[in-house]
Amino acid sequence: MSRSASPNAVAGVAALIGDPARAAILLALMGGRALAAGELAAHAGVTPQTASGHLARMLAAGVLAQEKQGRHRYYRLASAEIAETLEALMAVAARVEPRRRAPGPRDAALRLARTCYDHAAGRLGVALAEALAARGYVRLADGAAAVTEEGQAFLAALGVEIGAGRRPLCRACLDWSERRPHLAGRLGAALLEHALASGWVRRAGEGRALLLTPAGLRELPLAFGLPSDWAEERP
Amino acid sequence: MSRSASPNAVAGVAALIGDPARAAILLALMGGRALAAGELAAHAGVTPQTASGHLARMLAAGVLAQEKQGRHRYYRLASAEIAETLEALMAVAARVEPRRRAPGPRDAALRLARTCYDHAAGRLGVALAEALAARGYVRLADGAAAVTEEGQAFLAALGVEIGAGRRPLCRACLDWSERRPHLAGRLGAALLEHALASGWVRRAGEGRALLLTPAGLRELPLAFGLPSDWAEERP
DNA sequence: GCGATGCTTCGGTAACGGCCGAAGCGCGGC
DNA sequence: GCCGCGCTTCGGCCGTTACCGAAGCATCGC
Repeated sequence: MSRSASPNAVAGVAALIGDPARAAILLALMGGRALAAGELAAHAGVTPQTASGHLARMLAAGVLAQEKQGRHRYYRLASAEIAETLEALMAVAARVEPRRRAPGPRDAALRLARTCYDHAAGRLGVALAEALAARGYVRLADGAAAVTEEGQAFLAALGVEIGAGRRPLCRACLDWSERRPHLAGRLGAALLEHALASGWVRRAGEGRALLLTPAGLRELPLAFGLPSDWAEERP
Repeated sequence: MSRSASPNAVAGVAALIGDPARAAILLALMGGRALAAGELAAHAGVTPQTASGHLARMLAAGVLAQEKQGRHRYYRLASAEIAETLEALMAVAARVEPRRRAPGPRDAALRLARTCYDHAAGRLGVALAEALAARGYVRLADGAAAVTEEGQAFLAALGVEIGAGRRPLCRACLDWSERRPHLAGRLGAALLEHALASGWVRRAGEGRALLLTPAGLRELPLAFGLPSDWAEERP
């Protein structure tokens, strides 16, 4: 009865994710951008009215947020916690399902670089985190607030603008494919935004994949001191 | 169709957690110990035969592991990933449900110290992680393998024996109540085991709560250099 | 051996929830 | 103003599944 973190609440959230159509919607929103109800219906493979019901439920539960714009309604994940939960579920699901050998080009691209809600993940995200830590600009050990003074100066010189807000400045988010941490929080979001603005990476379509541009391949290692083999696959 | 990390697999795992009875079972197993089928049925508030069905499904899905012992069958979480996913879901659920103000003594104890599957969490887990990082024994920035050489020596001198295995040596696991990272992985498990063996903490009943003993209150700060106010609640 | 205990399998019931067709709002365009 | 489009609400159908009672296997104690 006086259970600490009620099983029912956990079950409620999990059940919300536990429907194929809703899971497809949530995964589509992992790209970090808000999508219109109709697009999400197409992603999930259901009719608009069915999707509308799902969206209303997830909105009421606080899992999604809504933005009205003209006759469109755009939905996005309500918080970074939701995105983290989805990544954790993906890690379990990848282990659980035998994962028939089909690591197509799309999968390879995702392992190299992708968005995790609003920050960069994949080998790119991991390499950035490790390079910044190695140079003493970031200390993940401190937990929530972990950019050093040198890091502040470095990022400012680079032109990375970190927004204000309630969210933690810097957090470690465990990677689904790499199983090593990458940078999340406001810093993670700012780094992704800077990389996009600098033309180092581009979003590939509406999914989560990020495309590394020639400029990025050239300038990213210089800017952040990435090792020369950062883009290469590991065992 | 060729979606990267199939929505269906994610939905399948989430749906497994998304039933009140199964969620209760999984949360009961977050204590890290294996429990018998009958105990789990009682925890979930269902009859043994109903629980048996749930357990069989989760076993087949690879979410639970089973150990037969005489006429008892003990179940435990199959992997640390499952535990992480549950913690993430709890974080979301805590945000989502208005959380009526009832932080009873039990809740306070959980925030102070609890097990997270097989390692220590709560303020104790966070304080340990930060103290070890501050003294240069652990560097979370490196990701998976993050105990420094000094740390190896320190832990060996202390008598903490880190087991072998496939699991990462050291990982950061984000805390549900503190929202700061604590140590997981083989190191986290070894630290908890050492604290239990030293009589610094005791398991409270079958739940996840850990009781700090007088010896622990005295010796833990000395052994790990915890700050004097580590046990106090923060805003 | 025998009965008791712990767990599982089987069968039937009941309820929850996803799905779509049709109809109802709200906004934008001509 | 009218029509078209996007999204939502309503009503009914149907599949899935959680649940329990009863029976079937194992294992332990006597």
